[in-house]
Order: sequence, then structure tokens, then C-alpha cells
Amino acid sequence: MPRAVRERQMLDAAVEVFARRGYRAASMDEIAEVAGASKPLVYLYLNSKEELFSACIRREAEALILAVREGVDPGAPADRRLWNGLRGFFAHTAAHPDGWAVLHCQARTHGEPFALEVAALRQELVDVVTQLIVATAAENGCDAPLPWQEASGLAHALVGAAESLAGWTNGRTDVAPAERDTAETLMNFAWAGLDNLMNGRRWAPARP
Amino acid sequence: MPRAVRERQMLDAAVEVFARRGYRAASMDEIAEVAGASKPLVYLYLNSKEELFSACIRREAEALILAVREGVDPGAPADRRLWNGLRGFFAHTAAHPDGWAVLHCQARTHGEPFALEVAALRQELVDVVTQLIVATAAENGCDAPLPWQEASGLAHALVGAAESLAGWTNGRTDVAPAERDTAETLMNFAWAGLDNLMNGRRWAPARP
Amino acid sequence: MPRAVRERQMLDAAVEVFARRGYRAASMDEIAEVAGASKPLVYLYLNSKEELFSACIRREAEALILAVREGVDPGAPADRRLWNGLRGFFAHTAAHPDGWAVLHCQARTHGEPFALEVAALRQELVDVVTQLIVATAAENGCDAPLPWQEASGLAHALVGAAESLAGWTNGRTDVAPAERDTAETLMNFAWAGLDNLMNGRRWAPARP
Amino acid sequence: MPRAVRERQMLDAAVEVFARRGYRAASMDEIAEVAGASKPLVYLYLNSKEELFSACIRREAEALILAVREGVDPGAPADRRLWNGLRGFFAHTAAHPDGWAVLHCQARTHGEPFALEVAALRQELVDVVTQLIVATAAENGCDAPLPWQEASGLAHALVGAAESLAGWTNGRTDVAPAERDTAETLMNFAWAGLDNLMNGRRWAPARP
DNA sequence: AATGAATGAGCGTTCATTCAT
DNA sequence: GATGAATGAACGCTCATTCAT
Repeated sequence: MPRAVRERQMLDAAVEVFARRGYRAASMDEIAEVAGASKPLVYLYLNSKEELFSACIRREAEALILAVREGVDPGAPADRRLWNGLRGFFAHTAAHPDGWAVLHCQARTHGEPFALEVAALRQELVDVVTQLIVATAAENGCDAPLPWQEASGLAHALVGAAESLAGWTNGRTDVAPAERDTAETLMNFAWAGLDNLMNGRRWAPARP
Repeated sequence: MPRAVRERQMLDAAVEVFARRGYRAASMDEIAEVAGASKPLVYLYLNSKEELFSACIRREAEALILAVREGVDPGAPADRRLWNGLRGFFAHTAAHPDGWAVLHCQARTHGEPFALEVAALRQELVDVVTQLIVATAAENGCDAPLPWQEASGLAHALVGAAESLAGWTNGRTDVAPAERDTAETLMNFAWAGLDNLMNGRRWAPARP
Repeated sequence: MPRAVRERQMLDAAVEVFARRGYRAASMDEIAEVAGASKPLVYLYLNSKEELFSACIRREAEALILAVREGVDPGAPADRRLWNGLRGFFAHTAAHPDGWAVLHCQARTHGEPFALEVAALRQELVDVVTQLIVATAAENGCDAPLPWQEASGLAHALVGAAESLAGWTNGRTDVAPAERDTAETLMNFAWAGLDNLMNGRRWAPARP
Repeated sequence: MPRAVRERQMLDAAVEVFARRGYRAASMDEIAEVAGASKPLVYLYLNSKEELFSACIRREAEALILAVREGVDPGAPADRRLWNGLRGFFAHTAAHPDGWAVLHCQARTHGEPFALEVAALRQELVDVVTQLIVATAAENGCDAPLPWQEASGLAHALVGAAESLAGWTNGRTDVAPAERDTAETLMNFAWAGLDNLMNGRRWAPARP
């Protein structure tokens, strides 16, 4: 069996096992068994548990980023761009729950090397959104440009909300809402707030 | 040294170590050392690694819930109530980053017994928010009551956004924004959207 | 509570726990708990697990020896003396199964210090029987005195048979035979053989 | 080194160590060291301390049963059959003192799983002897058939006597008697008693 | 390309034992 | 006379990793 195929099987197996057990509790024995290969072969191709986990993270992160970017049609207006990006996100996480679990649940909790890699992914998502927000603000010809830090905070909030909804949707045992509905909920939640903000209308606590 | 004091030291140490390493990678040796006690004493008081982790989760979850509930002033209008709850949340997570890490990052990824406990905590937060949303809708005399499932989805989004922002704030190495500012960002992000929704004004994709 | 009483309670507890768990698996914690005393007190009175076990062995061994010796009426004829000794043995082991278990099952299997003590007990039993056999041979005016080594071997066989029957009787869950019947079985089994031997009639394989 | 060979070495080592120390006091470290292998290899092949002990018991029990059965020549008359069985028994226990110690001293005192296995072995021995006794009674055309329970009691006594003599012989540090002599002692001890019993001549205490 | 055989290091847990009071 | 508090040492077991083939 050619190396490329074997390697893909191994990554598939690893993602499945890491998602089920977590990084530490996953054993190379189980991964090798699920992959249908012997343990030394796994080491020959992927060198170590750390590198294997890294490879999983990279593969899944790239796939997710790609899914989001593909959703965004650069020519569309701002709200459509956001809407499409969200649909890409929810569709991909629903279709690859193990990969999403590895990225969202496992990788962030296991020390420097992995947390950094997954933080980079998340930053990329956040950047996509931040640019979207800033660009839209400009596009709308709003009075004052949003400061970058505020846009970044908003983007974090949006990504967090999206992550949370992804978990909520995947965890449902009753009829899971379609990806379309999840995205709509989030747009409903976020859009008006963003729209107001981008046009300088803010909520503020009554200062005493 | 009296037992009660020692037990608290142990829980403190455990929260710190679990936050730093994760459940599996944390060793009872390190926890005992950080607690300044011997390993058998930890076992005498807390029985097992599982029970110790459980005790951490329970303690931190109760403290967080309390902080949120204490922030909410039942007499205030809806937006103030949400605002105050968020401030309680961000203030507490910023003051107890290890506890928050255990709850948010570690406990959810380690099998039934813990995931259930932390899921209960999260549900309690979500419920608080859901009730706030539903109550506000009524209070505002909005046209049609929000369906419970939609309110729940919105609450999940809001809680997720809050969690995400908590992580963002805690992770900053440059000047971390004050808790007040983080809360304001989220209110800005969320309030207008909620307000619109509660009054029947929704965003919808232009159907092709 | 006076020391003598406490000490007896501790030995009772220890015999019970050692019988149930074996020497190694018995924990000083459980013994102290069954004895209704705190662990340091057990150490104050009995110094160590080894000494405690030793004390159990000594107490139970002495009680058993006494029970056997008391059964034997020095004035009676040979078969009555053996008969009464056996009845004493079976009656005592049936009445004190834990003590018997400690002596027969546990003490012999745990290294030099204890094995020696219990070997001494067993030797004492064997000696009683050996003397009985030799004396009887003389008493019967049999032709040639039994060589001591042969008498000793016979005594070992008889004691082993008795031990085996004690275990058999105690282990029965159906109607356990009365001590009297067990003793009679053994006498039936042994007497004729001994009688013949003591009178010079032997079984021998047909030499080819 | 091929697995089968290693496995045998491990069992040999385990029998030796279990015989010397007892089940609880034996450490897997010592067993591995005596076997000349590393501890993980022992676990890889034999799974756990319990299973290892079980495997020892089974192997030694089968070997002992085989030795006894091989001694018995089905065509011979009753006393020869018993005589040969005893010789097989004594020869085997003398040649494999560790195995015998594990079966006789250690396995019986360590909780359900092992006690049952060794009880099964002992019952098999007792059954062989019981059948021998009953068969002989018939063969001798004795007046009334021995009740099975009585025969079983006698068999227990005989097996106990044999076990006791095996221990006696093995424990000797002076010139150990040949297996032949030990067997002869026991035959001398037992045969006349059995012979009488089987022909209805019993010993009975003079009822007062 | 692929694997059976093998291990050093570490972890969760237990226990006999001792002080300070 | 009696105990709550505390620990050093060891044990059963697992796992990532490497050779020799």
C-alpha cells in the first residue's frame, strides 16, 4: 500500500481516537490498531505522538479555514459575506465532528506546542472576521472607522458565539437544527449589533 | 495543621495544576508538592484523582455561578441586569483564571463524569440568560413572545461569546482591557441584535 | 478501659481479619477498626504488624495444644487416649475456625518468622501423637519397638489427615457432621493400620 | 526469543517467587527479574498478576494430576493402584516442590478465584481416591457397599495424610526419605484401616 | 514496506509506621 | 490512656518508543 494512502488512514484514525479520548488518554496502540497498521509503521511515517497530533491539528485546521474561505464570495455585500462564511463554518464542523473536537476541545488544552498551533488557526478565523467587519464599516461609509482593537474584540465575540453554537448543535440529541438555521440564529443575534456599532450607534451604561 | 485548611490548599493546588497541565497530564505528585503536602495525605482527604477533579469543578462552578448571580440586581431593567451579570462573569473569570481554565478548557474534555458536571454549570448560566431574554421580551411588551428554543439558541451564542471574550482578555499579554470594557464590547455586540429580535425585527438572507 | 481487655480485643480482631484476608492483605487500619481502637493504640500495645501476627499465632497455638492435651486422659488405654485427643482437636478447630485458619492456612505461608512458630506448634502436636504411638506399642508388648522415625512419619500422616478432615468438616455447607463423627471417621481410618503396624504386621508391595 | 519460550520462563519464575513469598508478597518486579525479562513484557504476555497466578495454578495442577493418573495402572488390583498413585504423587511433589507449595500453601488462601481453581484440583484427587476405595470395596466382594459420604471422608483423610507427608518429606534437611519409603509409610498407615472398613470391621469407642 | 519483541520511565494508589498533643 | 495528622517506600500497571529482522 502506497505511503500517501497509509498516512491518510493514520491521520484519520488519529483524529478519531484523539477526539474520543483526548491527547493524553489516546494511546498509540489504539491509533495504530484503528489505522490497521503496526505501531512501528506509524512511528516510521509520523515520528512521534506529538508530531502526529500536530499533523492532525494542521490538517483539520486547514480544512476548516478552507471551508470558511470558500463560503465567502468576495464580490457580495458585507452581510452576505458574513452569512456565507458562517454557513461554511457550521457546515464543516457538522460534517467533521471529530476534527472539530480535536481543534476546539483537545488541542487548546495541551500545552504550548499545540495550543500555539490552534491559536494560530483561531487567529486566522478572527482575522477573516475582523477584516470583514472593518471592510464593511468602510464600505458602508460610516462616520468614523472602527478602531482595530474593538473590531478584533467583536470578532472574538462572534467566533466564540459560533463555536458555542456549533457545540450546541452537534450535542443535540433531539432534531438537530439544520446548519442553515444555526447560521441564521447567529446572524440574527449579531447583525443588528454590528450594524449599529459600525454606524457609531453604541449601547452604553447610564453613567452614574 | 487543621484538616479544613489543608483541604483548601489542596484544592487550590489542584486547580492550578489541572489548569496548567490538563486532567490526564496532571500528576498527583505535582499537586501534592504544590499543595505542600505529601501524596498519601491528598489521598486521605480527597480519595482519588477523579474525586479531586470533581471537587475542583464543583468549587469553581459554584463560585462562578455565585459571582454572576450576585451581579444581577433583580430590580433593575433588562439591559442593566444583563450588563451586571456580564460584569460579574468577566470580573470573576479574570480574577480566577485557573478556575476558569479548569471549567472551560479541561473539564469538558474528560469523559462522562466531569463533562456532565460542567455541562450542568453551563446549562445554569444559559438558563439565567435565557430567562433574562424571555423576561425582557415580555417586559418590553414585544409583539410575539420569543419561542423558547430560539431564546435558548441566542443564550448559547451569548454565553459562547462571553466565554470567548474571557479567554481573549485573559490571554492578552499587552495591556489587558478592564473587565468593564470587555463587558461593554459584548453588550455593544449583543444588545442591538437582541433588542431587534425581541421586537420582531429579524435579519434574513435575501432568498434567491 | 484496662489494657488487658483492650489487648484481648485487638488480638480477637486481628485473628478475625488475618483469617479473612491473609497476612499481607490484612491492613492495620481494618484491624484497628474491628478492634474499636485507634491505630496508634494498636502500635502502642503490640508494636508492629509482625509482632501482632506472632501474638495471634502464639495465642491460638497454645489454645489448640491445650484443647488437645486436655482431651487426653493419661490413665486410659491407648485407643481411648488417641480418640479423646482427636475429639479435642476437632472440637476446638470447629469452635474457633478463625484461629484455625490463621494457624493452618495463613501462618505457614508467610516466611521464616511465622512459619517457624507454627512449625513448632505442629511439631508439638506430632510429638504428642508420636509418643502416644510409641507408648502404645510398648504397652501392647509388641514384638519390636517401632523405630522413632517411622512413628514420626505415621504421626505426621495422622495429623495431616486430621487437618484435612477439619478443613473438610468446616467447609461443608450441607449438614456438617458432628465433631464426634469426624473423629470416628479418622479413628476408623487410622486405627487398624496403626494396630497392625504396632504389632509388626505390615503392608508391603509385592517385590518383583 | 520466541514468545512461547519466554512465556514458560515467566511461569517458571512466577511459580518460584509465589512459592517463596506468597501471592501478595510476591512482586511483579521480582518475578520479571527472575524470569530475566522486563516487567512490561510480563504484562504483555500474561496480562495481570491475577492471571499470572491463575496460569501457574493451572499448569502445576495439571502436571500433578497427570503424574498421579499416570502412576495408576487400571489393570492392577486395588492396593497396587493406590500404591502406584501415591508413588506418583510423592515423586511429583518431591520433584516440583515450588509447584506443590503454590498449590498446597499459597493458592488455597487467596480469595475466591484461586481457591476455587485449586479446590477443583483437590476434588479431582479426592475423587480418584474415593473411586478407588469404592471400587475396591466392590472388588473385594465386601458385605455392604460403603456409603459414598463415608468413602469421601476417608479419601479426604488419605489425601490430607499424603499432603502432610509430602510437606514432611520436602521439609527434611537431614537425609530425605526416598519417595518409595514415604509411600510405603502411608500405605502401612492406611491400608489395614481401609481394608477393615471395607469389610465391615469398624473401630468404635466403648459406649459408656 | 512492514513487524514481533522488548523496555525505561512514570503514574495512581496503598500501607505500615510515627509524632505532637 | 488515646488520637488526628502526616509520610517514605513500594506495588500493580501502562505507554511512548526502539531494535533486529
